[in-house]
Amino acid sequence: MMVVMTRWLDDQEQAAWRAFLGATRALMDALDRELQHEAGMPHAYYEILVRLSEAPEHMMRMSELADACGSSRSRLSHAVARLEESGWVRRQDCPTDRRGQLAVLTEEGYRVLVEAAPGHVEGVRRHLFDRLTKDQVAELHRISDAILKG
Amino acid sequence: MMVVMTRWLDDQEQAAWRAFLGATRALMDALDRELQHEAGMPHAYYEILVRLSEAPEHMMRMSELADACGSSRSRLSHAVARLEESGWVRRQDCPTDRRGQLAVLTEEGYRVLVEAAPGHVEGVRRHLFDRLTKDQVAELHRISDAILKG
DNA sequence: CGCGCATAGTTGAACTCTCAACTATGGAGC
DNA sequence: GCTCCATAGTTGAGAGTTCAACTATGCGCG
Repeated sequence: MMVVMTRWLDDQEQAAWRAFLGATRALMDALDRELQHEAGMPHAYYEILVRLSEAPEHMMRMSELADACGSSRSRLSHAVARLEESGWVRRQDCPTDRRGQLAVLTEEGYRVLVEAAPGHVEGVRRHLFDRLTKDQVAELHRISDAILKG
Repeated sequence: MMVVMTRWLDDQEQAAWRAFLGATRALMDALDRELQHEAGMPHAYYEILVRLSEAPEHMMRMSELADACGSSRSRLSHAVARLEESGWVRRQDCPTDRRGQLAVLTEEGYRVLVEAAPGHVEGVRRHLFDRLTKDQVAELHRISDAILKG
C-alpha cells in the first residue's frame, strides 16, 4: 500500500487561500452582475467581443478565439451560437481551411461593445484597481504570470 | 447631457488585468476539474462540506453557510438539495426559528470529504503555492483582503 | 392584538458550462 | 490514392447558476 504524506496548508496558506477565493469570487460575481445588467451579457461573452474587436478585420478563427479567451472549444461554440442569435457575431467559412470557421464581430456587436466598455472598465477600477497600490498591481501581475505559466 | 470621462486602464493595468483573469480562470478550472474527477463534485460543493465539517456538530444554518461560502441563498438551496440527493448532507428544522433550516453533514459526507481533501490540497499546492514565494503569498493575501473589504 | 415590513429559505425557468460523442477536413507516410 | 491519425468545430444531455417570484415566520410598533 502506497502512503503519501499530504502537504497540508499551514495557517498562513490556509488564510491566504480563503481570502483569495473569497476575493476572486466577489470580484467576478460583481463584474458579471454589472455586465449582465448593463450590457445583457456575462463577462465571458464580453471578452469574446473584446478579442474580436482587437483582431484584424474584427474576425478570428474559432480555435484562436477560444485560446485567447481561455475557453474550451465547446464553450466557445455555444457562446458564439448565442452571440449570433443576438446579432453581435456572425460565422463565416474559413477560406483557407475547409474545416474552419471565422467568428466575425458585426457592426451591431461593435456598437454594443463600445457602449458597454466604459461602464465595465469603471467597474474593474472600482472593484480592483482603486483598491490596490501601484506596487500591488505589479505584484499581482507577477503572481498571475507565475500561476499561469509557472 | 451628462458626459463622464472614462478612466481607461493604462498598459500596466490592462496587462495585469488580463494576466489575472487568465490565471484565476486556469486555476479554478483546474481545481474544479480535479475535484469533479476525484470526488465527483465541483469546488463550490466541496467548500460547503468543508464549512460544515468545521462547524459545531457539523451543522449550520443555511444563511450562515451561504455567507461563509460567499454564495447566494438560492445557489446554496440548490446545492444542498443536490448534496442531499448524494447523501452527503441532510436538512433539519431549526429548533429556535421556525423559518430556519440546518444543513447537517452526514457521516457519509464526512467520509467523502476526508477522502477528497488530500488530493484537493495537493492540487492547490501544485497550481498555486508551489509557484509563489512566501512573500508573494503574503502579498496575495493582502491584495485579496483589499479587494474584499476595501 | 394586528398591521406591515424584514428575514429565511425554496422554487422554476432561462441560461451557461462541461463532458463525451460525433462529423468533417487536413496531412504524413507508404 | 489509401490509411491513419490529428485538428476544427459542433452537438445534446446533464449539471450548476441566476433571477425573480413566492411562502412562511419573526418582529417592531401603535
